[in-house]
Amino acid sequence: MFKDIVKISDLKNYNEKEVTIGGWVRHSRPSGKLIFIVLRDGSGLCQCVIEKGKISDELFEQIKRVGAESSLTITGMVRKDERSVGGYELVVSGARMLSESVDYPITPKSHGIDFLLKNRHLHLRSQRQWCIFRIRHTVINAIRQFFNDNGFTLIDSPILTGIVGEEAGSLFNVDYFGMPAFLSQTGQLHLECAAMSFGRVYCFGPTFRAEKSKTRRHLTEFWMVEPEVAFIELPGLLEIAENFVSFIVKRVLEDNEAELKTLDADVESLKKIVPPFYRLTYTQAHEILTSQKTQDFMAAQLADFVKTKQEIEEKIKALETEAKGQIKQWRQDKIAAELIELRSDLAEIDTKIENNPKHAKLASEFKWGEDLGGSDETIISLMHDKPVFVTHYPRQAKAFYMKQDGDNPKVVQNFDMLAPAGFGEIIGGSMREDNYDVLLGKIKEHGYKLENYEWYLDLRRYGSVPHGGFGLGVERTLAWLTGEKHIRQCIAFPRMMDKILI
RNA sequence: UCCCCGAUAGCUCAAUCGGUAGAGCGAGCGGCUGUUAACCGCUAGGUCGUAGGUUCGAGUCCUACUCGGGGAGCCA
Repeated sequence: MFKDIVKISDLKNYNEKEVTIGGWVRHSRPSGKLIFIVLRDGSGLCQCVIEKGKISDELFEQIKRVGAESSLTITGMVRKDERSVGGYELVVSGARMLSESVDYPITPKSHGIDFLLKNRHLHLRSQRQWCIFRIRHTVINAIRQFFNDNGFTLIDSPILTGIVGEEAGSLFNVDYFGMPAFLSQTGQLHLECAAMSFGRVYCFGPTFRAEKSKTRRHLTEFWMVEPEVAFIELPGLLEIAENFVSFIVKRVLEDNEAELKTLDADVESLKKIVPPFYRLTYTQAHEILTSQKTQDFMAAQLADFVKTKQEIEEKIKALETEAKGQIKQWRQDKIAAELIELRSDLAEIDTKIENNPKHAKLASEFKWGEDLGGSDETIISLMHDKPVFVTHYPRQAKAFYMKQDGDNPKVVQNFDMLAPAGFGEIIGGSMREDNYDVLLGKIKEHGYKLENYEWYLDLRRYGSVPHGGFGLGVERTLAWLTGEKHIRQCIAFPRMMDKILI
């Protein structure tokens, strides 16, 4: 019955021909004897123009009052029209209602994050979400393509595991037939085994962290891709990482130009994402953060915020004065709507003004030896127009398996990659300790049970080689690319601290 | 675990010093042959998160609780 249905994205091949499309009503604008319906079918949007007289009066009346998200098939002549979204529209000659939708909860106006999350099953149909998930599809394909084309073998690491990668305490416990087990928070340790067999490997799947973090950068379940490479040193690893990220960005720019535009993403900035990226050592980052330059940077940022705030306040005042005067009702209504927007902007800028001095203080008081904080990463990231590698962190701030630096035993050979524009960390990685005695010492130093790590030490007993790898967070990468503020919008069904809806 | 903010119509938000509960969107009815989150007119829609307190009078002030948002720590 539906075998002749044409996809909206294919309409360009049917200009001046009659076709039938099937989809859901995004919105409709009845205008007397004319109805405009924008239909979405998953491949794109198409405006359908229905004139009274061209279809039965009964159907015309039914379609005239059709609710958002009603499903129907529409038949008509494809016509190129610049005025229409997507460039083509349908001059309707027939239609068939499949299912009428009444009182669809998500309206064309703005909604709060809580409401949208409760309606996640419906929110996925919205334009912004559709664009983000088209881009997610490209990103995931690009990830697989990059590794497959560069000599990597895919090894699926287990989701149920008995071993711990990072420090414990952020693991989901599972009752495994009465035995303790965890949901995997990294595939790294398993991949190290595989790297000694295949040389270059990667794993890609969901990962689980029971961190009690309520921020826009955290999920308890997220997707991470982790390459692991034998016979490599830190500079080589950084090169792979920057080529990898540049490749993803290039593919998204090629395949999702329209989606990026709809999302109002910063395409020009993305075009700058080509190797080489900036490289800073942790010690250099420390110097920058505690320097006068950073204080000046933060002060300039604050001045910007204050100026923006004044502009918003002046606008609000002007509108409020106007609203008190003798003016038409329609103008009153417009002003009310504008005021709501402006007050929301004002609240946002107030938060920024409040946080700025705190972040400046945190940066100035940053002590060598501490881990880089979220706000510190944001500052460094804002100061650069391309991603920044921060390498060689203090040993005490990092995990036991990271390789100690030969020149400076106080630091390890690790790196974080910070995305530009203030988004922060999207990659964390390191060289792994490949010296048996040093690794044994680290395990003891951390007080871990030796018997749990005998297998890991075996990798150093039998033909150890320098090796390393990193993990890239898919949702964080997407949030950066799309300009989406919250990574919860970058996974179909987000799992957050204390909240699983469906 | 800690800090800050919030909860008013289906949704997003107003309500000045404590004094009659408002707007837009959405819904319903009517109008309009080129609309782009259309526009114009009319209608319906409320236990102001919960419990207590202060007061002649509380959406507004105080206390506790519940739920939500953002951030710190930690991280992708």
